[in-house]
Amino acid sequence: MEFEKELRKNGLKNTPHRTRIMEVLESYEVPVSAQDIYERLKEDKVRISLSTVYRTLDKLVALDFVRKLSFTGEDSALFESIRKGHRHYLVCLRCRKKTVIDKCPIKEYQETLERETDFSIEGHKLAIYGYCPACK
Amino acid sequence: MEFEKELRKNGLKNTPHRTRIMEVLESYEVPVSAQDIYERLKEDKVRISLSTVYRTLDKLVALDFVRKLSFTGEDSALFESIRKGHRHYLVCLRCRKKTVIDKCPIKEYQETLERETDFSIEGHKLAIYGYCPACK
DNA sequence: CTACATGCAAACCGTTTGCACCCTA
DNA sequence: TAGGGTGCAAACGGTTTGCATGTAG
Repeated sequence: MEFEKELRKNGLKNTPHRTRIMEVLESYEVPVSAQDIYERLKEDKVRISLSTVYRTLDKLVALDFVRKLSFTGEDSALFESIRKGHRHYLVCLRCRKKTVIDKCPIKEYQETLERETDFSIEGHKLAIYGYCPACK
Repeated sequence: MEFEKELRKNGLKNTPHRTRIMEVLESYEVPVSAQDIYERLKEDKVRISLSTVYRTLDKLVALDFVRKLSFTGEDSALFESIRKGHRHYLVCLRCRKKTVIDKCPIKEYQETLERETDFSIEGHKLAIYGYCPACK
């Protein structure tokens, strides 16, 4: 398994907690907070502490299994599995609901920018804000 | 003066502190933190507290004189004057230096999205990350 | 059996808030 | 002179960390 192998390669251990956290991340269609993951695991009767969730997320982000996001108006960081692919969100400023934007409007521009600026570009963060049909 | 008038219209007072904070924001070419503003004012021998800086920034953001930004890897929020115009930044992941991107690659897409989704779109946040010529 | 992983509680740190006093309009 | 503004210190809340113990390899 890719996940297990990647952990080993970095001197990390493949513990039940790590697998569970990855599973929770993949079970959600939208980004979730460390707290969300913690509560979800509690419901599933998993004995875990919030700090383990944070420590695990740090590692999953470093290994590039997970992406860390932050949104205006959201008080905590949110996380999602990289396996969801490259995505951006349209966020309702009132109800906070997030809608996936499948097309990335930056991709080409980013390549142009790399040619024009001498930077080596690694990526970008984009979120679009507005009011959803129900809230506007 | 536009600034003074806008404050009054919202039942706010035009104090020396508020003017100073606006001036500091306009004197920087890149976004700055509340702490940066506080320290800059201290250097200028202004007697002010950090909480006043935060409270003022909140109000300036609400009145749309100031934009609040957050960047990956930056531990605190950054602020810039709206008068700088609509901009995005190319951020070096190593030295943290920010380079202004004058062209907005989202504008047209945002209009398309508004037509396609039934959302009323208010704006967007974009930052591009990479390594600058000196750091890469 | 050794190094990494974890739980717990405390520390951290950017930001917010309560309150008494100050100052603008 | 009334109501917003400010300084100070304490509170807040998400996140991190120290330490003793547990467990994967």
